[in-house]
Amino acid sequence: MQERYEPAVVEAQAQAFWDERKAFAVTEDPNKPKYYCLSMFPYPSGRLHMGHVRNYTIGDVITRFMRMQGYNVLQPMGWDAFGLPAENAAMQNNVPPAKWTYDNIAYMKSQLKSLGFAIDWDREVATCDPRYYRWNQWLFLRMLERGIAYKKTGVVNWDPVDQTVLANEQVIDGKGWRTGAIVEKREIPMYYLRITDYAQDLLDSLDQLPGWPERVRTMQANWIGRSEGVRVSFPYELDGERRLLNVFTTRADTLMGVTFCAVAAEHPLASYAARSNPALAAFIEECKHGTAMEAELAVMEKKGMPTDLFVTHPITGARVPVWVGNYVLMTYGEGAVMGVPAHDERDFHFAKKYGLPIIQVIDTGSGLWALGSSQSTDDPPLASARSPKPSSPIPDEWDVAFESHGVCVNSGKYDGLGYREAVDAIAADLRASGLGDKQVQWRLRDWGISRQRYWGCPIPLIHCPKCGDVPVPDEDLPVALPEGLVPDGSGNPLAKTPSFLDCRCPKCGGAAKRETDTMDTFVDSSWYFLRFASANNDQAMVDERANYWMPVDQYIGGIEHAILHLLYSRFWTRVMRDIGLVSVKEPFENLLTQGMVLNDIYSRRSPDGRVQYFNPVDVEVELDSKGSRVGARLKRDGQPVEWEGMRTMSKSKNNGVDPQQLVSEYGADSVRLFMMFKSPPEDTLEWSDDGVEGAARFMRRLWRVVYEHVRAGDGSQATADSPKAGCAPTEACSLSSADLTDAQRALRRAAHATLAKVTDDIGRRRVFNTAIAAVMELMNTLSKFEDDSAAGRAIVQETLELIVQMLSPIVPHASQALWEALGHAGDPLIDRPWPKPDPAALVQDTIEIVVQVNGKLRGRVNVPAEATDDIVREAALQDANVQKWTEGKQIRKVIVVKGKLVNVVV
RNA sequence: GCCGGUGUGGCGGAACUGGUAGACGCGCCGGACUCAAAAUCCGGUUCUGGCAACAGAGUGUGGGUUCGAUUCCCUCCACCGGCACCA
Repeated sequence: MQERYEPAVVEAQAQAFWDERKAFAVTEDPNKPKYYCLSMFPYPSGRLHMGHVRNYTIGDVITRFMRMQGYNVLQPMGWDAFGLPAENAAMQNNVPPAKWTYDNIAYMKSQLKSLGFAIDWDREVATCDPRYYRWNQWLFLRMLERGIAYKKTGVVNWDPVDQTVLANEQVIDGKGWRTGAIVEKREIPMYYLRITDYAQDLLDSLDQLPGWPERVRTMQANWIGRSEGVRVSFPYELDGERRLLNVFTTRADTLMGVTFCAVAAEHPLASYAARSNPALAAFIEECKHGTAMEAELAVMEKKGMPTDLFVTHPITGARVPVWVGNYVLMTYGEGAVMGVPAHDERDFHFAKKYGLPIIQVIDTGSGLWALGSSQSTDDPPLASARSPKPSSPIPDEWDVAFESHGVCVNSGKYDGLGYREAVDAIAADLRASGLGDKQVQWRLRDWGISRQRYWGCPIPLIHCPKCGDVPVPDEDLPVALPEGLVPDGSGNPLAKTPSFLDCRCPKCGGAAKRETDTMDTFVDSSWYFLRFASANNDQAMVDERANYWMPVDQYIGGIEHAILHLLYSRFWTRVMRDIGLVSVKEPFENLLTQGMVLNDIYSRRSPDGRVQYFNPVDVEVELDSKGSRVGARLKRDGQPVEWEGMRTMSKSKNNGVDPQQLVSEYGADSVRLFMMFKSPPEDTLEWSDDGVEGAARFMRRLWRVVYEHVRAGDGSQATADSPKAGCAPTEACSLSSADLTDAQRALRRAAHATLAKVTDDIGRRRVFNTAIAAVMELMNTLSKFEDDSAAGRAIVQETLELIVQMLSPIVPHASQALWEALGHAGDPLIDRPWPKPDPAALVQDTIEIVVQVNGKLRGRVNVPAEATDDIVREAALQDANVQKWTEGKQIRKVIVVKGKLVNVVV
């Protein structure tokens, strides 16, 4: 054994050792319980960042732990390889996206290997590989056949200078990122997937995912956004024909308070009214400009304009004016709302601004301004009566709408009804007259998958002038993406490539054009976990092996994918199940969302207002005598820099840390140990160079302790007639407790208690920081143990073997080396079963009991482990310090908590 | 605005089921080794008072339940995340 710990050598050896054995290649074995551990696959951006390292280390720890638990564990890896960054890089460097992508994959793969992850590389997939994306195309055609995929026009961001569609992130302040031109909304035909057909099931099934974080389930539920209400139809006449204006409302109880209706700018009624009204047409144009992003709409001022159209109130028959309002969304509900200014804040502002009448139809409770507490309702109050100023109940003097539920007033036959009864009664009346009914409304919209981009999976359709849109026949799949093109930023290069574009119609054989749109990259990532389980099958998208491995037992990835990726995957898996391709509907049994990796941000503001950021490695932090941060200076010039707190590592803030440099400086094991030790996996991780240094220090210390133990004699000899690590309870342990000294027994107990804790922390709680802390504590205990007797050395041997085994999922390379040094040459530690604590070692003869007087700690007593409550009570009361506090006082009560404490109440 | 989460030493964090608050690590202070430094090792490190034994205070704020609360309940405050003219 080497005296010095040299991670580079140790890690190369361990990796070669595993490679030789193809240690991580797995096959479907019906005799073993399976475990599918999956980390979200990376986008091949160039190099790994710390978030990747953290993500994949967590997955690797679980993978290796479960393997030692006896599971047949699959941990695959692949590449989410299509996407916009490749096109941008291509433009910058004049290299085709394919080359850039494949080069990045090669480099990042070497990085993953250097970190020692237990990955089955035989199953590697890249989504830009035609052998992968042909199945996107194949399943898309199946969806088309079933009506799950369909075509309709959709709104996109259009750059009028480059004549190209922009992604949302390419629109900055409403302008194109390259041209600076004002971006327009434009309607073009696109393909959609009917995810809304699955909305109810996607929502309901969230309850059946107890292994998902509450947070993610809530986010998904909000995103799906189910809302129950009533569809109300307002009849009107147009060109002598009776028509209906439909609106959706959750407050049908306020229907009698309607004083106007408002429609979205894109609503057909708005377009109709604009034909004879140039001012209105101009207003509608104005509303259509700006981005398609909702976040920016949210801050716009409420504006509107009247049409000269009127509709009829479905119950009172009153004439109701129709307005166009910029606050009405065409994409939600019916694209139109009924305006009840008295009881809706937006309607209220709108009515105030344009002088529309306000009619109160809900009692505010006391007749005065109802604040949170005073409504009489059959439902919890909704909100927003915030004005503290009680004033007259006359709506004219309101300064905010009364939105809480309450009793109907001023509503004819509905007077006196509460929220629920009023909604029921009004819905029933509407149903009877054919002017409405109860309806469930979803926030979730169908998934538009068309992207007007080059570097993606081609949508397999052919546009024939005679036959229309014709699906590409299965036997012609894949529709291969030409890989040599370099986009120039103006439109999709596929549209300028005749060899791709021009084709024959599969139906009539005439000249036709291929669809040039490609699929959203979320399509690629919606089923890759199934492909890993059926890798290399040229004949089918998935096969029976998918049913062996699925569902994924543990999925690990960033919280940023809490909504879209996870929702799309759940949807896609359901579609595949409905088509009969797989048997599961929920793809991910347990989900772990790892926290972000943060680092300090240092900056300087120059007089002209420009901000310069400095990497933390170039900054010297100044501390006071207690170690508190008091300032920071740039090492180069000794001048102060500003500390801006900690944020996720990014290029723009210049606070990134390169994992590769750390691996070459400290070794993969130290980096892995630090990342697992610093914070629990779900929390953010604050980077610290000192912390990595500390992890490396621990590794060197562990190495040295094993080295010194081994050097003092053949370690395995010492165990010849002593307990083996984790000897089964039935197995006779040759060193019976009775023969050991107190110190020897204490160390054995500490070792086995630590094993029990570490097993629970990794296996059940999935917290690695406390597992590592427990092992460090055991190391501290071990350092204080000095005993050269045969029994002493045997126990040290046992303890070291346990430590090495417990750490092996986290620091696998060094663990393998140390395992060999401890007398197991050539024995792969990864194939060792996880040790079990020896119950005999855990037995204690005496235990320490804490004694409190009135809940305050006043002493400790040692009692036999099997002592009765009475004996413990007496021992506690005899304690000198306890007597001091109870002397002259009357003891009212003594509480004894078995094995833990005694509380004396005086 | 709605939904969810989090507040513990100088810092990251621990205390899992109501039972010794601050494990473990970083940093800092002191010591050993060294000509010296690095590395390593030993000791200390919540605050206040005390040489010490020890005592008092202490887990964002204010209250409550309990023999006992970081943990449960209520109030308020701060921060983080998600959603949002969603009708």
